[in-house]
Amino acid sequence: MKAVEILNNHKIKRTSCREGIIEVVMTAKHALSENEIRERLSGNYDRTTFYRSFKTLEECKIIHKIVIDNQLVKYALDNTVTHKNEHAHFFCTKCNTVQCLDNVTVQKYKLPDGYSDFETDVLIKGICVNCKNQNKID
Amino acid sequence: MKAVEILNNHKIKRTSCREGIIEVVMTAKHALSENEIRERLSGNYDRTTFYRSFKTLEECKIIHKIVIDNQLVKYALDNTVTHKNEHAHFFCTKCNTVQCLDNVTVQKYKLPDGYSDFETDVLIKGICVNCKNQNKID
DNA sequence: GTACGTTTGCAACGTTGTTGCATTTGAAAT
DNA sequence: ATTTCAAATGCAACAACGTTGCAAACGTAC
Repeated sequence: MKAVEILNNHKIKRTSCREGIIEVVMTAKHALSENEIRERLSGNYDRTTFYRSFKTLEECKIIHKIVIDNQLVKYALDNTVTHKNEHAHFFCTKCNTVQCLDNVTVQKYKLPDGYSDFETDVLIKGICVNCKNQNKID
Repeated sequence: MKAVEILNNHKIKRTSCREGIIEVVMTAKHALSENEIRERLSGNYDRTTFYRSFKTLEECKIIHKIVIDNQLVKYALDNTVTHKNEHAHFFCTKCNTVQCLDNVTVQKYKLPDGYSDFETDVLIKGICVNCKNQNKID
C-alpha cells in the first residue's frame, strides 16, 4: 500500500506533508516522535502544519499516538493489517524507543459495577532486546 | 495516618506546601490535577515550588502521577495499604476524573524474547457510574 | 484555465515544566 | 531561646509543546 493510496482511500487531500509523514511512519521500525519524523522528511514544514497533519491522520485512523508519561509523544502506523486494534506498547527506557506489540493481547479488565469502557491503553516499560545485548558487549 | 507523620516517616522536611498537598490528595476521592490541588489549598504557592513538591513526593513514593494522553496530569496517593503496587487507572471521558482501580489486577504481559519489564501502566477509558446514571435522568 | 474549499505558513499566544540564584525557612545543635 | 546550616521557597527568565486567527497558496473537480 502506497501513501497516496491511503490518502485517497480516506478521501482526504494528497499533500506532500501528509504523504511524507505516512511514508516515514510506514517504513519505521519504531514509533517516531514529531522531531524524528521531521528529520526523516525532505520537505521543511511549519510546526503548525505538522500538528494539523498529525491530527488529521489520527482522526482518519491512519496513524495513532502513543504518549509516554508526559512530553514524550510518538506516532505509529494504525494499520489493522499489521497492528491489532488493541495492542500494548513497549517503551525501552534505555534507548527511548517505542514499539507496538502486535502479538500481545490486551486483557479485558473487570471494572466496578456500572462502569463501561471503550479503550484500554497499556504501556509496558522495560529494556528491549537490543539494549540488553549491548550490555553484554560493554 | 496524618500528613506530618508521612513526611517524618520519609525523613523529609515538613513544609506547609508538602503537608497541604498530601492532605488534599489523601482526602480526595479521585486523582487531582495541579490546579485542582491548588484550589483546595489554603496557602498560595509558587508554581515552581508546587512542581518541586510533587517531584519530591513522587520520588518518596508518597504520591504517584497519572498522565492521560497528554497534557492531563493527575496525582493520587501512593499508599500501599489502600493501593496495590500495580493497579490500573480509570479515566472517565465525560467528567474527566481519574480513579485508581485497586481491585483490578494488572496482568503480566508476555513480551518478545529478550525483553524485560519493570512497570506496566494501564489506563482504561470509559464512562464512570456517576456519569452513566446522570444520562438516565437527562 | 477557473473556481472553490482545503491546507499552509506566519505571528501571536497559552500552558506546562525547568533552571539559576538570592532569600527564607525547618530542624537540629548549642 | 539562639545559633547554624542545609534544604526549601519565590522570582525571573527560559524552553518546549501545542493552539488559534488570518491571509496566501494549493489541490481537485468542473
